[in-house]
Amino acid sequence: MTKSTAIEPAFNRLLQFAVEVFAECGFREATVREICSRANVNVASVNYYFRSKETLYTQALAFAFREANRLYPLDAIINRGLPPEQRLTMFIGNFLHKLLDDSHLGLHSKLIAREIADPTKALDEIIETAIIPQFALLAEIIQQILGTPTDKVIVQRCLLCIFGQCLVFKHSRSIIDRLYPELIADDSAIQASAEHIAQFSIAALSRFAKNNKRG
Amino acid sequence: MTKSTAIEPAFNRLLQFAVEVFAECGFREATVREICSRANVNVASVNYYFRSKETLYTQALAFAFREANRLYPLDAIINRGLPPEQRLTMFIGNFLHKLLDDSHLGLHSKLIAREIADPTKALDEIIETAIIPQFALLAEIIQQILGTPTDKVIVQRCLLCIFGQCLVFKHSRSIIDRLYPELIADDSAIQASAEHIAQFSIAALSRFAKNNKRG
DNA sequence: GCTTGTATTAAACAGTTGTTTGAAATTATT
DNA sequence: AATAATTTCAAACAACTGTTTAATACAAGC
Repeated sequence: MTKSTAIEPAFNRLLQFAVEVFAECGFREATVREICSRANVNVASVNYYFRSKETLYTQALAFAFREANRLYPLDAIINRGLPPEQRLTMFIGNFLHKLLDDSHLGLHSKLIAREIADPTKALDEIIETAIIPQFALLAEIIQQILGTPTDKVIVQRCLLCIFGQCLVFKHSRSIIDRLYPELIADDSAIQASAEHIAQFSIAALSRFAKNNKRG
Repeated sequence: MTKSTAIEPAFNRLLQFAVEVFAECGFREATVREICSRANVNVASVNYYFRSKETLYTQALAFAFREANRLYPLDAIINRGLPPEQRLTMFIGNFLHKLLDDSHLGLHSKLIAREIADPTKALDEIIETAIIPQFALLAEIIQQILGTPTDKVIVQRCLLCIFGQCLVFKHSRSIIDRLYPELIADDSAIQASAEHIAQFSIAALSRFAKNNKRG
């Protein structure tokens, strides 16, 4: 044991700090040397354990998703026994906390948001394994609120509306920090923002539901 | 005249292709050599005309905003004579077309979206000169729909909801392209998406307006 | 026609990048 | 204890980066 920090093996430490640095800097601007420096391992370790910077990135991304689902599981929301409005509120709260939890997941979700905004080859697998299931769950809830089977395109547009209202807190974080910092000041503020999005969306959806019955 | 493409002077060509390359690659991944190659000028020209890569980026960003406002002016929406619902619909349509117009502005808005998602030093000036005025206009329209003077925080949250519903089409373009390409297939599809966001938002806002009167 | 100031060029610079190397250290196996 | 396999290391590599240089080409002014 040559390193004082070597409680975790080098492989795991690399993965962990890769998430950190890739999230802060993006794939290209992140340097192998910076990751290794923080992980307290030699520069050559990346190529020894991961073959290349690119596969390290891919594995870091997968790791980030695993952590996100571990810390913020969707289990409770999948329960179809609950009223759909409550499930939607829970879904949005879960999503927003996932996005804005700086203490645990901030870096993970930032890494993911980065990949969505500026995709690499790794995106396709992520869409398959992580995004499609989440979208399916949200689509099911929306369909339930809208009532009688609705045009698929309308469900998709509503889904994007809700998705966008949450994601803006991550993607436009720089603007919110400067103009409306009180909206995300602490956990209770985030919770209030989440509830606002839920109320906003439920109000819109139930209006659509009415039109749906009439038409 | 040593260059065949030198209808525009070198300075302007640099600015134009800087927008293109910075939008495609981001600030760091974009190379001065690539910009100069496309602009058909010598590598040294960037430092000759702009002192550094960084000031070229700043100027390219300002140029992108000027072009966006030139091609999609907000003039008609500022008119306070129109009903606020109509103004909101126009605002959203304007914004979404700005974001998704691949033929003219796609690169400009991508550059701007990039700067928001991953800010450099240039962001602060952009917020002052471009974002705050646009937010003020949208806030005014929202306030008008909500009726009797509303809590400022609620207006801000509604503003972010609408902003986010539009911006998701840019930031999550990679996902939409793969999962729901028909939503942005052509101009009429974009228009339909814009109208959906407007209806969704107006439905939510008018529900809030009711609660506002009662409370 | 000469001078002055601007524009353009090829070449080089100094720094950083991901990756490779081959030896040394460590651990596991017999 | 001796051998084999794995892990770690400092050093170097080749490629690429933004920037500078100093020489050249060009136009305008007198």
